[in-house]
Amino acid sequence: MKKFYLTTPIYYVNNVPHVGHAYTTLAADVIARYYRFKLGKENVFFITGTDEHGANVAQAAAKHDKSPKEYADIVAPRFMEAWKLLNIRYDFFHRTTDPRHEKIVQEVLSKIYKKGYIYEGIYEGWYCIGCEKFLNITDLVDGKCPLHPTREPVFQKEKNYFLKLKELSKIILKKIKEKEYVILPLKRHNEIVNRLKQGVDDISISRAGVSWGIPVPWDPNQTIYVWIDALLFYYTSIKFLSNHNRFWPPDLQLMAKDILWFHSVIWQAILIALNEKLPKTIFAHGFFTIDGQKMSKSLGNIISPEQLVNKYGVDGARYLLLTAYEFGNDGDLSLSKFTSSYNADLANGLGNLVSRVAKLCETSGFVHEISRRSRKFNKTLATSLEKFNFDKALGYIWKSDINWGLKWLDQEINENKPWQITDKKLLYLKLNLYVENILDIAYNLQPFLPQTAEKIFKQFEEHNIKSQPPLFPRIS
RNA sequence: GCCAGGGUAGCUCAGUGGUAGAGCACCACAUUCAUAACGUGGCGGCCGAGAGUUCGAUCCUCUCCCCUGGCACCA
Repeated sequence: MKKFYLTTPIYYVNNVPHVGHAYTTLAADVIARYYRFKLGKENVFFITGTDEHGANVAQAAAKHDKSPKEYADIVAPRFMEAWKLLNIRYDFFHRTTDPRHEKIVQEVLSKIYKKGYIYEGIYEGWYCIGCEKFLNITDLVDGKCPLHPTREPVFQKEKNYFLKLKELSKIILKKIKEKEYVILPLKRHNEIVNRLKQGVDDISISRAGVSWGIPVPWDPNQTIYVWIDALLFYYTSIKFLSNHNRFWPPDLQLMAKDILWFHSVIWQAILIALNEKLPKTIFAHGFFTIDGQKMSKSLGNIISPEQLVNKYGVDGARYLLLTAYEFGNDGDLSLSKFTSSYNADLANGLGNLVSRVAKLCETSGFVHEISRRSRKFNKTLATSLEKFNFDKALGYIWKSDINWGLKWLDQEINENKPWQITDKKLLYLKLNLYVENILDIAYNLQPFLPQTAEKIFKQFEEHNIKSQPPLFPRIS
C-alpha cells in the first residue's frame, strides 16, 4: 500500500506565527493535498505542531508572568488559527508537552542509552547568567554576551549526557552516499556531506540547568535537550496514534535551511541508534528578505499571515508566496511585486478568464451537460510538483500550451469570437470546450488554490452557468 | 580564509559553439464576452572585465572584479 508521510518542523512557541512559518507549512499543505488526490486521502499523513520545552520558552513565559505550560497553551492555538486562516489542512497538530510524547521520548532515550550510544561527560563553556545558557565562543562580543553585556560570562562545567555522534556520523555519511535518504536541494546535500567529511564531535543531549523539559529517565536532575525532544516528535506521533505505524518512515520532511543540520545529521543519528528506517527525503528551502531587507523585529518588517490574507485573500496569499521565487532558493518577498503579480496573474488572468466564460455561457443560454469523465493532473505540472517546484508547476497552468491553460483559452476565445457565432451547434461546441477547460484548470489548481478551485467547480458544474462576483478583485 | 553557486532586457529569470529568449513593467494597434480586463505588435541587452582555444564564444579554458550561500550544537 502506498503512503505518504510528511512533516513540517514544529515551531517554537516563544514567537507568534509569521510569514516564515507560513511559507514552510503552506508548501507542505500543497504537497499533502496533491498526494491525497494521488494516493487517496487515507494514505497521506501530514503533521505540524509546536515545540514547547526549553529555556527560551521558560524565559518568554516568565516575561508574561505565566508558567511555561500556560504560555504554550496560549501560543500554540495561534499557530492553529494561522493555518486555518491559510486553509492549511494538516492531519495532526502535535505539541511536545503532550504526555504521550514525553513518555515515548523517555523510552527512546533509555533504549539508546542501554545500547551504549549515550555516555556521561562534561560540558564546559561560557555560560551567560542572563540568558541562562551556554554561549558559543563565536557569539561573544568583546568576551561578553551580546544580549547581556553588563554581566560577565562564567566559565562553567556541568555534567551532561552525550550522544556518540562522531561514531554515528560515519554511518550517516555512508547512508547519504548510498542514497538511503536524500537531502534536497543538491546544494544542501553537498554542504552537509562536506561538513560530515570534516568530522563531527559528539553532542550533549541533556541540560542540568534547564528545568522546563523532559527529565532524563535515569537521571532526574537533567532534562533532555530541547532539540532532541523536538526531533523525536516526528516519531512519537506515529507511535502513540493508533494504526499509524504503517506511515513510518517520513517520505518528506520540509524545513528552512537553518535547521537542516539538526534534521539531516542529529535526527538521523538518533534513528540509526534506534535502528529505525530513515526519512526518504529531507528538503530545506531558503530564506527570504522582505523588500530586500532581512525580516527582523528591530526593523519592524515582520509580516503576519493575517496581513497577507487581509490584502490578497487566502488563495491570493497562497499564490503569491508559492510563486515569489523558486522553492529551495533564497529569495525576496517584494510587497509591490505582490500587488502587480496579483493583478496580472489572478485578477487579469485567472479571475478575468473565469468571468468572461461564465458571462458567455449565461448570455447565450448555454446548457452545460456535466461531464462524467475523470480529470487528471497535467503531467508536466505533476512532475514539477513532485520535485517541489511550485513556481514552475503553477506556470504550466498560466502559460500557453496546446489546448490547455489560461493563455491558450484567452487566445482561443479572442480568435473564435463566440459572441458573434450564430450557429447554435457550433456555439455549443465552443462553449463546452471552454467550460471543460476551465474545469480542467480548476482541477489542477486544487493543491495550490483549493478555495478558488472549489468556487470554480461550484460555478461551472451546473447546467445553467451564471456569472459571479470576481474571484480576485483588482487592487491598487 | 576554505568550499559551493551565481553575474543575460527597467525587474524576476530561462537558454545555446554559429543572426540573443520568456513573464512582468512600458508604448502603439486592434477589440468588447470579461475585473479600463483579453489579443497582436513594438521598445528595450558590447549575455560582469580581460586574455586564450576556435573559421566563429554569452556558452569551453585561464586570470581578475563583484554578489550570494555554507563552514559543528545557533530553539
